[in-house]
Amino acid sequence: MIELTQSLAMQSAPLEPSDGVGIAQQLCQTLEDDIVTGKLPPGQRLEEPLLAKRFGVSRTPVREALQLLTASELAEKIPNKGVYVSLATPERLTAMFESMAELEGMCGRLAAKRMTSGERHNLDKLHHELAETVRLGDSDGYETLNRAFHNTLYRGTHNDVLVDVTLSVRRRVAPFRRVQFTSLARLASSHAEHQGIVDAILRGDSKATEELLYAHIMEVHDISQDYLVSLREASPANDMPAFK
Amino acid sequence: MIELTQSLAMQSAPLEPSDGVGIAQQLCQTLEDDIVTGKLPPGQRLEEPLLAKRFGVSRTPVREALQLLTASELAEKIPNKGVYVSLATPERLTAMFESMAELEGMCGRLAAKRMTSGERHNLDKLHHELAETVRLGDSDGYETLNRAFHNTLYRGTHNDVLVDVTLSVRRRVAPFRRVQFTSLARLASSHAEHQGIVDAILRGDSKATEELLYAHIMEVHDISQDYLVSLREASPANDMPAFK
DNA sequence: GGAAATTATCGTGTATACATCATCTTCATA
DNA sequence: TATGAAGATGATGTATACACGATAATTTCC
Repeated sequence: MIELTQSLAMQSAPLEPSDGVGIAQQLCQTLEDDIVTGKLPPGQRLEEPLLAKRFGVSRTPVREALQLLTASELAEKIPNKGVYVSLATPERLTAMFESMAELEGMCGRLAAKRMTSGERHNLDKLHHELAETVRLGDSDGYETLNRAFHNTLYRGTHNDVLVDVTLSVRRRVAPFRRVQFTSLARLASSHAEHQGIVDAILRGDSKATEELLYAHIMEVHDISQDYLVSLREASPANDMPAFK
Repeated sequence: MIELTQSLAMQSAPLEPSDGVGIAQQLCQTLEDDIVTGKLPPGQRLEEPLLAKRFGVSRTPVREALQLLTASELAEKIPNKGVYVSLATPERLTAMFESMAELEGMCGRLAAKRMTSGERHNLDKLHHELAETVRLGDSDGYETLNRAFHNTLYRGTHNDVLVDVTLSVRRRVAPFRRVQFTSLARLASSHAEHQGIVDAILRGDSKATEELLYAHIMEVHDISQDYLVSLREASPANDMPAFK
């Protein structure tokens, strides 16, 4: 609880609008990272004055950043009550995972048909690099490469809208999905599942790719569900009035 | 061009924050309606001072509304250059329709398995009400009921996240999809396609439902593509600097 | 007369000030 | 002591003011 308050109140490096992008976008990115990595846990309240002071800016860009977070469903806004990091119900988490599995399967099916030989080679290369992180037990490295692996799959559909939609759902589940990478055993089994997926794509088997990807996502459902329950038991949200 | 300028500059009924919802949300809803109905055509610039004056509010809620529109991809923001109603490229429109078809098919497949008998009955009832609007040539009524028809399908998945995702894509294609309803012949053929879909759902045939819905959406692709081309030929966007 | 540069104008990005609403504290009363 | 109402406190919602950047018009120079 203490470090949470600090993570909100602590002064950070002052953001400058001198970059090619506005302050709000930088703020949004920072907050999103903090949410995904768990520094800002689900249920955490995000107060404008605190954030403004922390980043040394006015409330205006802070409000804009919070609205961006709310639009991507990473945060939830309650009128006249403030913004909170989204805390899913178990039912909603299940719905998110099913959606994610369906979308990944869909992307895989299309990608298996449409990827260029260069793209397929790239995917295979990432798969081998992932093997190395598993051998080293480098969960951070695995997470990064795993994201690249799946992104390559999405882009293999050659459909930007589908990529956008899939990524938007992926971002929403990210805070709960992330815990799987803390288990080295899960890293290994995840990579084993990737093997089948890569094989299916390389031989252009769209049906197998779809089914394997669906199962691959659903594998993570149970472990994330447990994590969510533990989160909800001891969460700032418990002190909240009428927060879901 | 004149009426476009008017639609932006004309004074409207002053919005009040007295409602249960904020001004920004009302503004966003109004602008969204104007975009979907074509009053604000793709490519149209949305200037904050003009909108603020038109609705008798300050720039703050206007900015918030524009950001909401941007988040739902109905508008596009170019830093230091303003916000414009989204004008898709033909390639992007194709991508949107493929995504929409995939999502509708997915929803239909799940709904065919999961809908309660009450929900199935509701869908059938809407289908019969749609028949009446076709008989009367009531394209506005058809559009309204058609939306309800598809919404019922989405909700039949019993997955709120999937419903959200599908609706978000649906909103994005709405401005281009709408033209089909101006043709009475299309109304009739659309309704005929619905017949097959309803039949498939009533007998719980998930595979047939998926395929029919995919085809149902793709039917509209060509006619919307033509509309988009005509839009891009004579559009305010042509006067724009570096607008896609 | 045409092209480049300078200035003028206007919109966006940010900051600050004011209004409104929710919550917590406090004190009076049953 | 418990309860409830009134005030205090602080956050959100909105409006206004200023700074920066982009575009357009005008002027100046070739």
